[in-house]
Amino acid sequence: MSQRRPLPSVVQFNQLLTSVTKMKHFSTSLHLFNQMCSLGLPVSNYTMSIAIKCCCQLYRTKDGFALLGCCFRRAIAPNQFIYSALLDGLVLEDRILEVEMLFKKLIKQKLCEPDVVMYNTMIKGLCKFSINVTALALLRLMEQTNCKPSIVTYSTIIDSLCKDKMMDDAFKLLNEMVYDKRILPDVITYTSLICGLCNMGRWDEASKMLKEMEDENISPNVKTFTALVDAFCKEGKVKEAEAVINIMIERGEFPDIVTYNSLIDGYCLRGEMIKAREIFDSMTLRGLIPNVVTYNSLLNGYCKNLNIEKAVQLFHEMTGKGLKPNVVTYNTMIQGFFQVGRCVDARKLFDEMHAQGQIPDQCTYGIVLEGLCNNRQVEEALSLFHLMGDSRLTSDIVVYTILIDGAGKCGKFHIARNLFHGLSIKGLKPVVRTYNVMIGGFCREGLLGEAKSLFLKMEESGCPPNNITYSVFLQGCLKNKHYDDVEMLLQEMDDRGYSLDASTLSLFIDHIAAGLLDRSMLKLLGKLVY
DNA sequence: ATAGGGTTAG
Repeated sequence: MSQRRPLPSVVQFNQLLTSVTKMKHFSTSLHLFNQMCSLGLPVSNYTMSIAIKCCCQLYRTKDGFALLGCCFRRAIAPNQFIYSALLDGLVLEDRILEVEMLFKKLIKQKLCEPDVVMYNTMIKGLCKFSINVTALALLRLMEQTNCKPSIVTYSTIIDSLCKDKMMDDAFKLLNEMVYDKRILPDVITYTSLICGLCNMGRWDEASKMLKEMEDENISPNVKTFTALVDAFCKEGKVKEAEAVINIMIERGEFPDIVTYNSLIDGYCLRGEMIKAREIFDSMTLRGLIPNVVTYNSLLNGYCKNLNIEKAVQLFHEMTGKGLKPNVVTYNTMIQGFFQVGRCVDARKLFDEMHAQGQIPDQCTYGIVLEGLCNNRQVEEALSLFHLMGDSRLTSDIVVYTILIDGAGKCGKFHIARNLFHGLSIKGLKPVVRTYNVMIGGFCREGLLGEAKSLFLKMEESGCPPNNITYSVFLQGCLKNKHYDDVEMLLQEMDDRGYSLDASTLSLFIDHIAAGLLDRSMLKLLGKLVY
């Protein structure tokens, strides 16, 4: 094209870029764009928006902004297409603050009148961070302008509400969409709702939705079916999941890699590793190549079932096939090694992940710290924690809680205590698990008074005790023969609708059998066991 | 004549 004379029009070049981009060959498309620029071929705002989109989709939003600079130099006025692509890139990279800043700037400086797609992109970004309130506020803002919300706008927010288990709000918005705006739900809207209902175990309503959608002549697609498969698998109902897969095949929709990954995960969860491996092998026969998620599921299955040798073998199989382990892969394997006490191997893999350019995340550090503590290497854990310095990783309450727990369990309760008291200086608020760990620690040390005052503090700190808190505290009371509060605690549990776990119950039985507790306690205990 | 947005997985 570049050598033809006369030169093809800019439109024809754009058409080329469009088709390459639609095939998601973003880097090829960018390469072509760069050639066009260096050959001095014509470039329009269409060309620029495609090039910027490609940068952004490649997680190179920075380059996208550099191209925005090119627009100004070439006197190409950036429009909604260009700014939406940039906003989308920022969303993709989780740069939510910059998303909001750019959007506000566009409006304030009147650089670009937002259109429906730009609003939808903003709403998607907010929803990605569960900022549903602001997403809804943008929807209301749209209504006040002449930019009508579309099915995409509603579906994005409905999906987010479903993911956050706010089904009532999701249905409220659905009703508003249908009855006020006369927009009918499509397969995507239904899929989100069905997914939300399934994840909450509201199977009856989910199947009602499924029926309703069929009545409206909207056929469920692969994603709809996969949502069902996934929900069944997460509840361990693999037979039901397989039934769904059979139905979908009968209907001419074929399970994809995501569907199979869910099923494999389901079998792994049940510890049925042979079956999981069978599904894995059968995927290949169907022409589906297992990806890193597939391998991670199986690796997790082998590790959780303490078959580390199989996991190691599979890990090598995976790399041998040219698949690059990611952070989740390493996290899974490291945890697997720690669980069987192979700390040296865990450490080796932790170093290897750095070498392979996989940046450890909060999960990694949590796993490593927990692994070290559980293997009685609390000193190691502490020095690693200090080595981590002041980063996002050390300002994570989950990581802190693990370390507090580990220190306490390794007989370093004074350290646990110091860490706990240092939380507020770090600006961190304890979560229920943190309190549970500390109460457990106080009880272990025989400091029942302190355990009790912390227990009482939970409610006023806006962090009410859960059933685990009660179990931990009750076990502490029993083991320390501190019976004064026991009856009151059991009564409170009953009031809150909590139940007693097996180990706490058996401890009670022991104490009653030994004559340490009165048999009259049995009646109350009976109410707490289902 | 040409460009952008929403549903599923570890």
